[in-house]
Amino acid sequence: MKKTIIAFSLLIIALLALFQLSKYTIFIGKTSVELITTIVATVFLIVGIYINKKTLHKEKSTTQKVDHSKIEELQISKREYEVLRKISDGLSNKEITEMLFVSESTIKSHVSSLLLKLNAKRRTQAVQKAKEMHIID
Amino acid sequence: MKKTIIAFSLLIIALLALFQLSKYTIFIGKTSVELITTIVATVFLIVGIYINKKTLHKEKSTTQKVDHSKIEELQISKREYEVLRKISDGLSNKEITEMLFVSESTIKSHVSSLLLKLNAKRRTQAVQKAKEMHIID
DNA sequence: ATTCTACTCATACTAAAGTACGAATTCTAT
DNA sequence: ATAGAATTCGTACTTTAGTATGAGTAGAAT
Repeated sequence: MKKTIIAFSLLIIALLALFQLSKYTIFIGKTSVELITTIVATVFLIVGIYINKKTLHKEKSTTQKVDHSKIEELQISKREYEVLRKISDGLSNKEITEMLFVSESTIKSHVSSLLLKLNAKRRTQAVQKAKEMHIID
Repeated sequence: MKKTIIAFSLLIIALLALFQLSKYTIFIGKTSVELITTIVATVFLIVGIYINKKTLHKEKSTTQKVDHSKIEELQISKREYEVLRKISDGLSNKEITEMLFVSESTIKSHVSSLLLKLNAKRRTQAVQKAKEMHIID
């Protein structure tokens, strides 16, 4: 919001500056009008691109972040969350076992409680729901 | 790609048109220079915003849009792709069965060939890889 | 016409995933 | 210190998932 205001302010200043410039150069020669037009065009083209880039970038970043409050709300523990992320990476229980140095029954416990907390029937559904809730990306 | 070329072409045409306009109005009066500058500025500002919106939307959407060429490259058929999307929604084979009105063995066939084509060991990994390749969103 | 591909289905099997107990240990906060 | 939550593990069991193999059918392409 603030940046767009600054951008527009700079825009108005640039406009006024160009008016002054055009008034000055008009006495020198008629050919310089083309030059002014080119400058004005390129400057405002760049300004236009800049404004749009700033505003769109904000939208982009907010839609990808993890919602930590939702994780707390569902009472998903640290370990469970680790497991959830591994599942989302497409790993099997055995593979997760090797990465977290615990037995398979432990992973199964975590998975089962995750399915309960996420209200899912399968690990694939758990991943889908977790992504929908922005718990994982 | 095509749209940006068209946009730049229109931009050049607009530039030339404004040059002609400036040459004509210069004989009428000196005050019209300000008007021309304003027109040029606003037009190119809008053009700048437009170009950026299109290019950014493409970046944004390419990260979300499906890469059909990749699907062809991997030789994933229509039916297989349907199954892949259902898997990504977290559905079980039985649930997919009910949605596509085929037997479970058919779904299993599709899943198996999908795992081969996506070089995955599990359905969860297939989903992860498919998302990475932008085959699904 | 027939070759090729996609889609379909079945059976039998192995492997993974998930459930349902119960229980020990560690960590944390009061 | 101790209650409570988190983490860990085990066993026995049921349910899905996935593999292997073979085969029938319909549609598109040559």
